[in-house]
Amino acid sequence: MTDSPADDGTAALGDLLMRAARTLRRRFGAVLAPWDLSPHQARALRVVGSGDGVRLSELAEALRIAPRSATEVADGLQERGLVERAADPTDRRAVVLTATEAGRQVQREVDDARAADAGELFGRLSGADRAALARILRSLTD
Amino acid sequence: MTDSPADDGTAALGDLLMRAARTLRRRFGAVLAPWDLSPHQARALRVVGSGDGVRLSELAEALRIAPRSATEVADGLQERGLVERAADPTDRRAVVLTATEAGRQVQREVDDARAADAGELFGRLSGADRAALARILRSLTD
DNA sequence: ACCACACCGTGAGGTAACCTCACCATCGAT
DNA sequence: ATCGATGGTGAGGTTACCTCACGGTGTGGT
Repeated sequence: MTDSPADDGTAALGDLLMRAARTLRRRFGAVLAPWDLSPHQARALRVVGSGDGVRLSELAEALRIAPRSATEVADGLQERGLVERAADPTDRRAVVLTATEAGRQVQREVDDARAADAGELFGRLSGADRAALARILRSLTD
Repeated sequence: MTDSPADDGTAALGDLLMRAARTLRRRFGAVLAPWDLSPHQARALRVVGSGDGVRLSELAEALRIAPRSATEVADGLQERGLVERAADPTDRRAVVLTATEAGRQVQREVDDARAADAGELFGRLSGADRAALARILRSLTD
């Protein structure tokens, strides 16, 4: 079992990390179901709600998708009345997105639900383990 | 910073975990590029290569996709000559997948490349941290 | 002042990876 | 022998991306 020169259990660590992330993603998706939002839409709403007056190109960059795709995400959010498009006063080419009151409300609710779910999932860890996990994960992504 | 009743850093932990998983997934995808395999195909090849004579329904379950979708994954692998379909001798309805010699070869190479990449990523952790990470992640997914 | 050029968002059209539904062959229990 | 359940797949749809092309707008060089 231990014949490869680099076999120190790191490959299994990758599997474990992926598995944990999948668990988290599935739970997050379930948490989002009552609002009929996709994870991506929730993330976009969060970006729009935190920054004030977010350009489509900025949204694309934050979501790591092509600018053209950001248009579609914005469309979906706008159809639900969660964000609004407005002309950028400083650049007539650009469009800025702002969260509507409903959008801010939904974002707050989703944030709370997500925090509650994360609390439930990570609550089974000891405080020391939570701290260790945070430190280790941070060092992995610099 | 600490105003919500459940604010023990668990929400941030979720973000960190997702972020680390995304890093890992991106690296994994890059590692797979030389073979022109999608992560899903690599996973399927692994399943077929480890078990011997894997039914499509078993593959679907292992990959957590619908049976119909397993057919397509198998098609892709078969087109590349990495797996073969054969009739199940014990059930004439069923089709079993077996890895070809080329498939086993590719699987070995991919496994090695992935292990090397995981070693590089997780190698920056101390042995104690690796052990702690493994233990904590395991306790998260039962 | 002009103009070439870069950049913004979006219409058009394409792709990959899923899905459900319907179908036929086969199995297993009655 | 029959009949409901199961295994794989054809047909067709959805979603979430992508690239390419285009019109409107800012900007730096001459």
